[in-house]
Order: sequence, then C-alpha cells, then structure tokens
Amino acid sequence: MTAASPLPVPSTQASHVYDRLREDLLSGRLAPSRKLQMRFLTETYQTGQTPLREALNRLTADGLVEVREQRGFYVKDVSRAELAELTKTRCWVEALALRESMAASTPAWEEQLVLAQHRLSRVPRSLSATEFEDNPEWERLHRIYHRTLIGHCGSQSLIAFCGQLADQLYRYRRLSISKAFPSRHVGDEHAAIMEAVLSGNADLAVKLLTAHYQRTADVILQDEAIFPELRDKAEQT
Amino acid sequence: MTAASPLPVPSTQASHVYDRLREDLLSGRLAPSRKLQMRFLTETYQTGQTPLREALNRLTADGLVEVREQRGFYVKDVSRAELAELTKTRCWVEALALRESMAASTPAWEEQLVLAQHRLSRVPRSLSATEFEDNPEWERLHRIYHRTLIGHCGSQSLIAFCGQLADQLYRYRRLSISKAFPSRHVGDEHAAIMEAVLSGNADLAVKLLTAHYQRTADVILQDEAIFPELRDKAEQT
DNA sequence: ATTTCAAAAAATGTATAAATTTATGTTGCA
DNA sequence: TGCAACATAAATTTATACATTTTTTGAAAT
Repeated sequence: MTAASPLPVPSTQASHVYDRLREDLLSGRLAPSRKLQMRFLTETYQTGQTPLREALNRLTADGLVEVREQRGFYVKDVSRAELAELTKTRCWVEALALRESMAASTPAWEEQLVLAQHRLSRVPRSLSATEFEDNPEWERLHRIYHRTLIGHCGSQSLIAFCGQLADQLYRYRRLSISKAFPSRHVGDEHAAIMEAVLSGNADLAVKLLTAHYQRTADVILQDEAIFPELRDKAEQT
Repeated sequence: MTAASPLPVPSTQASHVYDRLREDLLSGRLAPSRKLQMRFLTETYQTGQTPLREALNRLTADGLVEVREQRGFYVKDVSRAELAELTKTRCWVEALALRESMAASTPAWEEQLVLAQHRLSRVPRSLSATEFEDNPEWERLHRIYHRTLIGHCGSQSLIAFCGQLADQLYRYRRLSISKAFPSRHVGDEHAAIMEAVLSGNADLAVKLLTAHYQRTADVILQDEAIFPELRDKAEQT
C-alpha cells in the first residue's frame, strides 16, 4: 500500500548508530551479556557519547540492551527460560492479534497477505545451496509476512509489541547456529497458515502459527552452541 | 511477597528527572502536544541536558513523549481515537493475562489478590468528601490491585506491556475532570472481579474486567474538557 | 501573494569536568 | 602465615559547558 518512505531520511547520528548497533546486537556480533563500554563504542562506531547514549536508551526499550544504574550498559543476556517465556508470550499475543485481524478481514488485507506470502516463497532461505547462509532479503520478506498476518488487528500498540517480541526472538535465532532449520519446510508452513486465514478458519490458523513459533523455539532450546549448560548436563548423565 | 526495594536508591539525576517528568506528564501539568524545549526543561528541573535527554528517551519508550527527529520532544498528544484504541488493546491483553493467571492459579496468588482488594477498599477514592480530589494512596493501591490480577500469568514482558497501557490510560483519566467517577461504585466492581476470580469463573471475570475499563473510557470519551471537538460538534447540531 | 534570503532559535554533537564504582595494595588481626 | 578490612588509585559512568548543524521565523523582493 505505502511505498518506501520518500522522506529525506532522518540523518541524525543517533539514528545511524542505533541502526548499526541494533544490527550488531541482532546478529550476535555483540555477544550476550557483554559490557558496552563508552570507550569501546565511541571508537568502534566513530561517534560521540550523546548519540550513543540515545541509541542505547532506545535499544534498552527494545529489550536488546540492559542498563544498570551507574555501572553502564550491557548486551541483554540470553537464557533458556527467557526464550521459553518470550515464545509463550508471542504465541499468546499473536494468536490474539491474528484472530482480531481475521475478524476485521477485508479483501484488501487478504490480498496483502497473498502477496507477502508469494514474495517470500520466491526467495531462497539460504544464500548458499550447500551450507546455510542467512539471506537478508528472505529475512526482510519473512518479517513483512508475519507483520501482515497481525497487521489488520486495529491496534498500533499491539502490533508494536509483537514487533518487539519478534526482534528479541530473532536474536535467538541468529545466535543459534542450528543448521536444522533448512530441513524444516518453513515455506509450506507459511503457505498453510495463509490458507487457513483465507478460508476463515481462525482456530486452525492460530494453531498452525503457534506451532510454527514453538517448533523454532524447541530447536534453539536444544542448541548447545548458545546454551552451554546443555553440554554440561549431558556429561553429568 | 517482595517488600519495598532495599537497594540504596538509584540516585542518578536521570532517574530523578525521569520520575518528576513522568509525574508531571501523567498529572497533565505538562499539557498534551506541548513542546518540551531544552531551555525550559533545564530551568524547570534544574539539571543538565544529558540526564534530561535520557529521561525523555525513556518516556518516549513509555509512550508519554513523542520525539520528532531534529525538531525536539513533545508531550504525546491525546485523541478520542487513541483512547479508544488503547482501551480496546488493554481489554484484549489483560483478558488474556487474567485468563493465564487464573489458569496457573495458586493459593498464594489468590491471597495476594484478596489482600490487594481489601487494602484498596479501605482507602477513600477522594481526599475531599464534598468535591473530588485525587487520592495518591488510592491510586497506588488501585495500581497494585490491577497489577495483581494479571501478575500471575507467567510473562514479564506481557505484564510490562499492560503496565505501559495502564500508564497511558491513566493520563487520560487525570486529564479528564469528569466528576462522574465518584458516582460509580468502582469499589463494588473491584470486589466483583475478585470474587469471579476466586470462584474460578474466568469468562465472568474477564467480562467484568473489560466492562470496568470500557465504562471508564466511555465517560472520558464524552468529556468536553479534554476533547473540545465534542463541544463544536454539539453546537453544529 | 509567493518566493528567497538572512537572522534567530533550538536541537544535535564534542570535549571536558565531576562523581561513582571497581580494582589494587597495604595494614592489622587471628 | 593467612585472611579480612580498610584506604588508596584507576577506570568508568554521569553531568556540564561549549561548539556545530539544522530548523524555524520574519522581512524584503520578485
């Protein structure tokens, strides 16, 4: 509906650093629980403290950074408990948003969804055929697809909240090096959810969507690369 | 369960300004859509720009302040549409959280709820008997009561989101000078919700809770003091 | 009436100073 | 000799003062 913003681009340094920091946090280049020292940040991102503080405060609100009074900023830590809780919450809230979107369904929205699903299906999940290599374009379209599913619920704040949960969980996905993903036919799952929505079967759509999220979480929860305690526990047994 | 924080108090200026600004925003002393100029803020709150920027950024995340790139901070504007949307969202999300809280019910939680309701019932809604005068202690206990209702759902992020919605809606209540409130026996409504929870009747509890929120919104939606367009429309008719 | 240009006001960013926390090393005591 | 407590020093966060850039405002000219 709306094209890419024709606005002259914000252009403030704070926004630039915010974008760069955010990318580095989501990708895992800035490791969980790492301390974010001003010294390091100013040198790395070549900017002053004011824009950095601004960016860090915004990221704190996004749940990607943690601030401890008078002892600095830290990359938000990860844990199996948090992953489970975030997933649970996302399932609850997106189920709600999806039902409301469907209850207020319009042809225009259904067409948006068809388009989003189609575009996503035409882009490869991985850049490399032999090994898994994150495809930014796929991630972008994936994001739009899920945003569209809940986007017709009629609540900006609810949509924004879902976006935050999505970001936080996206970081877990990126941190997890699990190559099991490609074996899942996520494309089929997206198509199935769309079909349930188009057929007006809310219960089924919600069931498929939550299963979709839960499966992803289950894989990551078993990843020793991100949760070393799993390895320790296995050795004890 | 946990008493007042025994921590040595944050004590950074940014936190102090944040608290003061927040109070002034919620109370309406800083009027909606007013521009928040640094000059004015530094003089009013007697502090530098760095702590102020920090506070303003946090308040932006709370939805009480709006930031427009390169043209400063503004008190978030109010509108009938936003009030309706916030209320709708709050009903949806708290219904969800309440159901989950009840599904995971424990004696300890039920006792917490009984206590919260009891304490709230023992404090007068208004400081003055003749005219309505906001009682901070009642507001505090009211907040705790509603927080308790949803507090056992098992999701910190969901609780935090409900808190944000509550704050934003609280500002509408404070902005509205409607004296119609005292005529409502809100105390009875709180007691009825609690009883429905204790009896395990989730559908009833949710119905009472959402009706509670909706009634409040309906009163404010008709308040000409906060929405002048109502007066204009009436004159046209 | 509209546009252009210049002056001002205000937001953003840098550099420096103050206050607080963390780390280090020494002294006193068991 | 080992350990704990205290005082000191280093590092880091927080805050202030100053400089730069952008936006807004207002007047003059087309």
